[in-house]
Amino acid sequence: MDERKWLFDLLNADEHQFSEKQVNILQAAIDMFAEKGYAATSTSEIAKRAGVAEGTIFRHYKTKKDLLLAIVKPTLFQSVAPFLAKKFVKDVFEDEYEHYEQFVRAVFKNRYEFVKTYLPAIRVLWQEMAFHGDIKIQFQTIFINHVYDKFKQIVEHFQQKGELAPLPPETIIRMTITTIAGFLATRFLIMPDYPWDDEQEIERTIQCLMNGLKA
Amino acid sequence: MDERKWLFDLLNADEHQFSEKQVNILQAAIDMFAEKGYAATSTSEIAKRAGVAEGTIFRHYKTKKDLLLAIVKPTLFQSVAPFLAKKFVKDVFEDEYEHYEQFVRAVFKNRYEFVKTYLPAIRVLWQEMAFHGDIKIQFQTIFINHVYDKFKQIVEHFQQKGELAPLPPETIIRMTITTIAGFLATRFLIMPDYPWDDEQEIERTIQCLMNGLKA
DNA sequence: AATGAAAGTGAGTAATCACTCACTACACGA
DNA sequence: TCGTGTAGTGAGTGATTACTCACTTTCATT
Repeated sequence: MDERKWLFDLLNADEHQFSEKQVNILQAAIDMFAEKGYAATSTSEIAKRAGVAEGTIFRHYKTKKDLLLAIVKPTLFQSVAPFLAKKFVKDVFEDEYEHYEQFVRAVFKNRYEFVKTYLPAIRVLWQEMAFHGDIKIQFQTIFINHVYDKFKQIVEHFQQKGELAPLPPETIIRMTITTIAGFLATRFLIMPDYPWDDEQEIERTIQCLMNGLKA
Repeated sequence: MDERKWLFDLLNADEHQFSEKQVNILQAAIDMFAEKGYAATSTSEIAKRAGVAEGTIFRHYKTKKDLLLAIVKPTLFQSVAPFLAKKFVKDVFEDEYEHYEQFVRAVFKNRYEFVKTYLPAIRVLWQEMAFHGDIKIQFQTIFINHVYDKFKQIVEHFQQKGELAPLPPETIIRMTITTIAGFLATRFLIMPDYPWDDEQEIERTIQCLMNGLKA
């Protein structure tokens, strides 16, 4: 059961106690939702894979959708975790990062490890966001309240230092995020079997981005 | 029925004749698959929305999956349509495009119009590719056979002209595609309600990309 | 008008769906 | 040792599923 430490991290397992069977259910649900999708996965299949009676699922989760949300919500928060940390912006302004490039590199490597570790849960989040309006709204709310404002401050900080082009901050934020997310999506979703040299490709990607954004 | 011309274009309706009821079925299926997903949409719902008996669907499509493929396959080909055109690479080599930037701008605007026009069908393709291995393999096959090789020739052409950085062509291709796809995904999927100035934002995006890739 | 093929129909079917409920197993404090 | 609460069970339920089939309608060709 050691390989499941990541699940406890993801679920913030300190606050809520999970029995072993409950962990089995969540693990099975994540794997099957990621493979076949939420709608195409039946609760009886989840129960079978988890080694549990079907009724046990509904003891812990009122509905199948509840089970989905128990997976999606913590994944959503972990997706933007760096920006939720209080000291994050302070680090930038107190010259923890001297250049935007260092900041981008830190975020990039951090999110690379995150995607690598939690890939199945992230698949579920992104796939089901397309079908469930409530999940999409939650994502947009979190992004606007916790990511966008802080990101904007950081970008404007480096623009004032004359490091970044005088583009609208929205454009710089979008270019930065789609460049990082584009690599991660290509690397882990679209072409996971390609013989990647991750270190080098990340470095090349950052160089392209910085050349594109510099003043 | 005039607004449906795009459906005929998408389906290559010259080769196969479609009755009106059959077009209704495809239209309803595209819309509902895009909204709720393939697995969460029942054939009885499709029939109701199309104003058709449920049996009529199965007269034309042996299974529900067949109906999905009838939507997905032509969309897949249209997605990479520019690269399927024979004269496409020739245009580049015969100085139809003097600079890589002009080539990128042409592809960008072309795909922008494509996504804008066929958005629901494209949603279906991308959403269901995650769940159906056969669709994903078809996509990868088409990309490798018809897009990658031509794209690589074009990139190497402009590298020899000293216009593009001496990066691996794979990296330049990936950066170009994820930059374009990243904008289109943000524009049409993630934040369709944001007050976009498309012309200007496309131009900014191209400038960032070109600065990032230039020698 | 007769014919035949294709298009369209809708009641019917077995399987599967999410979910319920009466029940058992077991831990723990009194 | 008893009572109580929580975790777990699995047969059962009505609704819904993809799909079938015997049938009717439409329509071009003779």
